[in-house]
Amino acid sequence: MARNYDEIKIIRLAEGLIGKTFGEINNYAVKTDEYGKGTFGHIIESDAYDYDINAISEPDFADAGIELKVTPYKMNKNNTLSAKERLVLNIINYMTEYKNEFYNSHFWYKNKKIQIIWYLYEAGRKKEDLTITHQLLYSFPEEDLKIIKDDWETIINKIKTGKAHEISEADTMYLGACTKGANSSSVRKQPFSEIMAMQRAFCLKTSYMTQLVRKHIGNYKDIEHILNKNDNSFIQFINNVIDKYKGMTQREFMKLFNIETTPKQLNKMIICRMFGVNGDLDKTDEFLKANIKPRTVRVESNGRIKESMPFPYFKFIDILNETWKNSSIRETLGTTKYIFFVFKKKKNEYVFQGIKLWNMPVKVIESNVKTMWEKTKDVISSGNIVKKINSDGSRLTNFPGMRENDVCHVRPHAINSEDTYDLPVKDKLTGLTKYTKQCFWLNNKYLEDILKEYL
DNA sequence: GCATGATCATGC
DNA sequence: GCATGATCATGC
Repeated sequence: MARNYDEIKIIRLAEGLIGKTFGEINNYAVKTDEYGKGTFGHIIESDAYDYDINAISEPDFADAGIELKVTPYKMNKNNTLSAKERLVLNIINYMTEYKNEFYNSHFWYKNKKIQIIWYLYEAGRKKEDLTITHQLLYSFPEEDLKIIKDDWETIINKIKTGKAHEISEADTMYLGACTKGANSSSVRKQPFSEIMAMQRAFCLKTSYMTQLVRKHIGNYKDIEHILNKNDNSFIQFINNVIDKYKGMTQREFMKLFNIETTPKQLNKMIICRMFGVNGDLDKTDEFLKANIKPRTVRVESNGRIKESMPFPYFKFIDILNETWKNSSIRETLGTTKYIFFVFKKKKNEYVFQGIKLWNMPVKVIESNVKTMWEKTKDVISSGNIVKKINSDGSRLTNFPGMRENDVCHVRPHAINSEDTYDLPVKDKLTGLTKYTKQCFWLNNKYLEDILKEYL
């Protein structure tokens, strides 16, 4: 570990790295193929700061109480910036961390101040040619720290209730618990259950890091905030808003919020107004950082939810290029929290009932979702898309349907049937080389199961 | 009534 | 023009 570094010296060194490539920083002749995960950090640690690579549990600069992190960001096609990855922090010691309070936790000891060094990731470029562009000595803003503290407690509670093996990164808002280890056999003991749990580390979610990148590096537009300084917790804030509006009908909302039209997404407009947001609720600072997706759900008067719910759609080619482990749907469901706003029909009017914060349990992702994804990949790669052409011209496909999976299925999601993506393998029955855009859907029955207290 | 195909509407 | 949330339409 590095001694004799004070804050000023650390920042000076960090500033000195800006504009340099990893190749330039590295004094040793490290060959490209030796660059692996974590290697960038190691090069910075060992060369720029001249100290030994360590996996010791003190902060990297123990005297100054500063942890060093090297992390990539990327430019998107639409010219916005995003973090390329979550920022992985210390490994969670299930056997000891639960004994602590937040402010004497190992997490806080190690990460209360982080010297972040950002480099621009560019696909296809040699790793030693990637350039460091920005640095920031980061301490958590007070309003974020409240949420991070809640997140830490959520994770600790799972350990205390013997559920360390059920932790998901989507359980929490900003501070996540991501898997860490070579593979799924990297497991550890937990104190209140015999079941071995996946090794996990605290992390700042990709969504949180993306907002930090946008604020610090660029493209930051004024983003709306919903929390006030005196709000104590995210959940409490949301619950206060919900309590205020529970039981109101659509008509009452329209009057209250001066909504004059009744568009398809009326309920969505209503929930944005509830939070006093002009734009979209999911584009607010807090929702973006926590990767929370608001969704409205209509429950019919008979207690049924008629409609299934779409996820972002996929490109056929992308699915073929993925493995399950690095698939976009696994990543999305593993990191996204949903907040369902339930409207139930009573006497011909939809009445706001309340919300449910939800994320998909890891077990379900690794069973039902995996099965669906595998079948989808199989259908695409074999070119067996169309099963039958109906008399009205519509086409029945072999994509996994609702009948065969209790959780999710694949269905069209497009402007119309002419709205297509390229097929990597042409369809055997029709010879088509492109097909109507499809996406993954949550079954309406599964939604009913999630929201059963509202039916 | 359900499963599946198809489409609408908005915002960036 | 496209991504995305939301909903409609219809045949069995």
